[in-house]
Amino acid sequence: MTEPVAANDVTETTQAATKAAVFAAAERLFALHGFQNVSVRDITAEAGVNLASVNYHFGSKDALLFEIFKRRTSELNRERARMLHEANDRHQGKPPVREILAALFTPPLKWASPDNDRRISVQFIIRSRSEGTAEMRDALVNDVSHLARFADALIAARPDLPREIVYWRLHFCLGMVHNNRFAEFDRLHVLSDGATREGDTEALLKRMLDFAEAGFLA
Amino acid sequence: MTEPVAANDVTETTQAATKAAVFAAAERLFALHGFQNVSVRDITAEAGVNLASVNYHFGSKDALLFEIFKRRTSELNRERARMLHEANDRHQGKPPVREILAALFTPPLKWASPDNDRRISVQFIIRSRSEGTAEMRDALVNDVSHLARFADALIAARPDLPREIVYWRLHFCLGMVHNNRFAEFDRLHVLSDGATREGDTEALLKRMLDFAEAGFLA
DNA sequence: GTCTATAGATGGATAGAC
DNA sequence: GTCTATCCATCTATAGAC
Repeated sequence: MTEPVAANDVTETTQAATKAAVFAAAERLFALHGFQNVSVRDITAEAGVNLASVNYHFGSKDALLFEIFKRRTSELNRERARMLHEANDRHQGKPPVREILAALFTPPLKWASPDNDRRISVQFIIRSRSEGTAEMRDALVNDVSHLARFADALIAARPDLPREIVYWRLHFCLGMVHNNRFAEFDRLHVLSDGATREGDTEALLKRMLDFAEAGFLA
Repeated sequence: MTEPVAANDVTETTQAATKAAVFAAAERLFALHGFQNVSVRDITAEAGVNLASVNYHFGSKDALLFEIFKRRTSELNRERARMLHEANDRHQGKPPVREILAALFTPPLKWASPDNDRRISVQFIIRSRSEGTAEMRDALVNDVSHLARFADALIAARPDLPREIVYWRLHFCLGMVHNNRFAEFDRLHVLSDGATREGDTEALLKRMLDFAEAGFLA
């Protein structure tokens, strides 16, 4: 507060840059190698900053993990909600199943494109479902408000189906999305002897929608 | 070899019991808390055996992990192969899609029933897909022979579809199975406000088959 | 074979100098 | 604020007594 403005700006910029470098390095290493397999030393080495930076800027390793988790999931939820909202606008508040599912599938698929710099964020989010801390698991299990909007839209699109059937099918669709991990793509590539190419995001989205839409209309 | 037979029997029985206790405790703790979150100390304490037992009977913590992984995946693959074989017999070597998928879904679902003592094994297997060691991941990615039989059967059942479409749809079905984790069931339970009950294995199997069969016939 | 004691390595976190 | 040095907890693995 007593420092000159210019000095403050420089300091804050340096701070922000260090914090951002730690954030990016941690997300990348966590996504690639798993939460427990990455140490604070690995992160600070990758980021080219001091060992104490993690504790200074984030408080602890777990707090850093949770901050990445919060930011990425909230960005993903916001983009999905935006697409659902647009689908609502296009169809007088009652979009068909395929457009609801497109709002669910498209954001993580676009992010996971080989040329997208959010590719690593998707892997981080997927990994957090199985390897997250108790705090993260609690947030995942209990914060379902964004999913509730999708469930409500699907129920409105298929009022003839019992509600619990719709919930189960939404669960199946989420399973399709969560299975899009590097290792699973690799396995599919081996199994199909190279016939499946993960890189074509548009084609994969269409295939997922064809499959899930048909499953919903059963 | 120089010991009396009776003494040998007793020794071997004790040994086998200790080894089995370690195996069971490790599988249970790994499945519930994750591989990296369980120490050798946790395992031996849970099993009520000595700390050195893990290294004596299995060589190392990772070797123990891999032995559990090998046994459970091979048991699962065998049961799936048996069901696929029976479906082949019932349909002159060309079973319909639904029966192929039933052979894929039924074993893990039956195991995961609340009253089945293999319930924990399914969670272990699912967890090994994301948290496994490099050795386990390598085995998962490269050992696809059992899956190839399912892929071939599906291709034969839908010769009109391009092969890569069938591979992708098989990938989607596997995603449905791998999403059957405790935390995901809990989340679905919260989302549906109690309308979904995980316990009814037969009903869940039917729901999965309805969804996936429709997706395959799209 | 079983068990105790401990080696040897690594991790998260922090005090204190600058 | 940054960085070094270090504390202290925890882990796997093993040597050696019994």
